[in-house]
Amino acid sequence: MRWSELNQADCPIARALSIVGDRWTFLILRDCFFGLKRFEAFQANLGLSRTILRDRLAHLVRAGLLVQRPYQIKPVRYDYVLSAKGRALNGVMLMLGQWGAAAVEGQPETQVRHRHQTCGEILVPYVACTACGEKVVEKDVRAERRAKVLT
Amino acid sequence: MRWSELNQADCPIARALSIVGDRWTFLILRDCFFGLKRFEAFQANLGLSRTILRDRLAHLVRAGLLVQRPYQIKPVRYDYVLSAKGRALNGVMLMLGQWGAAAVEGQPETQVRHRHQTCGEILVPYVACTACGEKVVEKDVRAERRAKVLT
DNA sequence: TTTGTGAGTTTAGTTTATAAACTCACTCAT
DNA sequence: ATGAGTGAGTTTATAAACTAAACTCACAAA
Repeated sequence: MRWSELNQADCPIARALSIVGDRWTFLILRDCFFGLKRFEAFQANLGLSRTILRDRLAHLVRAGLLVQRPYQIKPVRYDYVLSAKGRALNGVMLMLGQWGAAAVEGQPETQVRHRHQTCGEILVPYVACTACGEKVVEKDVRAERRAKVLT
Repeated sequence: MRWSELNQADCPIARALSIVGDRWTFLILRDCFFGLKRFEAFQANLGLSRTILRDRLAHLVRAGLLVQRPYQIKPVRYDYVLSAKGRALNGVMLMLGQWGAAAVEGQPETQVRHRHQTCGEILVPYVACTACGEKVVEKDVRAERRAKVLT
């Protein structure tokens, strides 16, 4: 499995990673959720090389997660904002943050929290099942391959 | 921000990515959730170089997401199984798969599904708020930095 | 004795990422 | 209109990461 073929995988996780699975893309998207829009802002905040930032932004635009919007003409300057497809990653972000706060040991506590506006509380996210509404725990999940099921 | 400093970030997402944010680690973990345990199995399934696989497995063991268990002696051979910390990534996996199935266009449909054993239905996962139990949508989430709130 | 298994290592070569300086097309203050 | 500033993007030399393929080591089984 080469990285260039990963988008053809029949596993949805592999597909997702073909877009957001490299070292910087997810952090760029996090910054987008945080409200950053401009090249210089990403570069200053993340400290990645400009070359890579340029590549990753172009990639995210091609993949349809970010949209370029001109905020000035002469010269044309674009900012990068999340599309609906990009915003759909919100759940992944929340769960990843939830996990990350707990998973890294030997460091001071993290300082970023999320507040759920509808109830006013600090957001502690969990994954639930659309069909039954129950909290999903790992032991209750079984992966299935369609082909096997249909044969 | 260097990758080596990312685990010190005060953002929980950055912390998470310091462990699972590179090109292969997440795919290795996906295979673990799928039930793979052995070096050769990962290598055959993912097709990554053995050198990198070795590095990533060692990294995951050091980070406490995988546990090495000897499955034979003479010579000692280990398999790699998810720890509680590793299994805690299940929610991220599910949400990422959910997103990935929809996000990549121009390819045949993905063939991997998850079934929720407790209700028997195909699992369509969503993120909910522990405090109010409601489904969380992006516009209702606000990031906060603790320092700012406390000042 | 030979063949096989399985995790891991080595090596040489390719690909990808980095840092820092530079370009280009402007704006704005003097 | 001159000179400093802004902001996205490019170039280039260098460094780090990754790959493929062959090899090692310790055994088991035929």
